[in-house]
Amino acid sequence: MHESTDIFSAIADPTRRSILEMLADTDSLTATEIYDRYPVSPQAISRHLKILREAKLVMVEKKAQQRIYRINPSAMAELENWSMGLRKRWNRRLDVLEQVLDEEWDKTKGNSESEE
Amino acid sequence: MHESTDIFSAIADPTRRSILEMLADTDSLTATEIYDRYPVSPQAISRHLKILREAKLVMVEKKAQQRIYRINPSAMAELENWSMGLRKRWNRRLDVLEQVLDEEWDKTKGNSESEE
DNA sequence: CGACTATTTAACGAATAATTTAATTAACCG
DNA sequence: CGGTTAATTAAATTATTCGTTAAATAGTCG
Repeated sequence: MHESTDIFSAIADPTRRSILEMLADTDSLTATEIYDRYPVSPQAISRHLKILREAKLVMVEKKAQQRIYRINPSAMAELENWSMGLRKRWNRRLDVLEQVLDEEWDKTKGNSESEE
Repeated sequence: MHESTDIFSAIADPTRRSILEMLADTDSLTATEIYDRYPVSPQAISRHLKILREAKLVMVEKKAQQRIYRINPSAMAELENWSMGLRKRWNRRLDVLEQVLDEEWDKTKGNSESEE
């Protein structure tokens, strides 16, 4: 049973974010091409790639001994939705507040048609 | 000198995300109101709140001994922008690729006006 | 097959993060 | 002031994460 890392923990690490940014600008990269761009050991990067894979933030294609990595834009969208969702809920909340204030205003005018 | 936690590490923790979600639906909450909703000690939550504060994800207002917490929607936008930016770069990359293919197509037709 | 290439997994130490209990700060109220 | 309430910081502990070196897997090529 493969343990899946959540998307939020995955992007918490700056190296992993950097890999994602790199992949956003490059069609695809093999593991070694990624290794070469970082001062840490290939093994360390391999672990980062595993975490990104588990979070579905990247996808892999096998080609001979090589692993070709590609970003997964739909997973990026998921992250975007979380933050957007919070903002929207916050805004809706403000709308509701506004409505309540409007209703209060109506009541002071003796014009109360509002239902529970 | 106050150390500032980055937004990505801040939202990596599920308890902190939960607090943010709570605050997105509620105008504001005092520290104790937040404490009461979690099984961990108030001190643990207090530390989480500190991290959210440092990441500017929440804002605090003092009222007597109480600290009133509110979400900061503009900080949420920052996160949104990061993921959106990556998606856009990925899409732009696809556009560029398309353009290159178009140019190649032109060349095969002997119509090469493109500069390096 | 045996050597080589690409990449991952394993084992382990060091650094960092989360949680707990204890102590501290700060504002209120009689 | 002295006691109480609200919240934070400090110290200690445990858990998790990150990086390293060493070993393993898997595919290629002569």
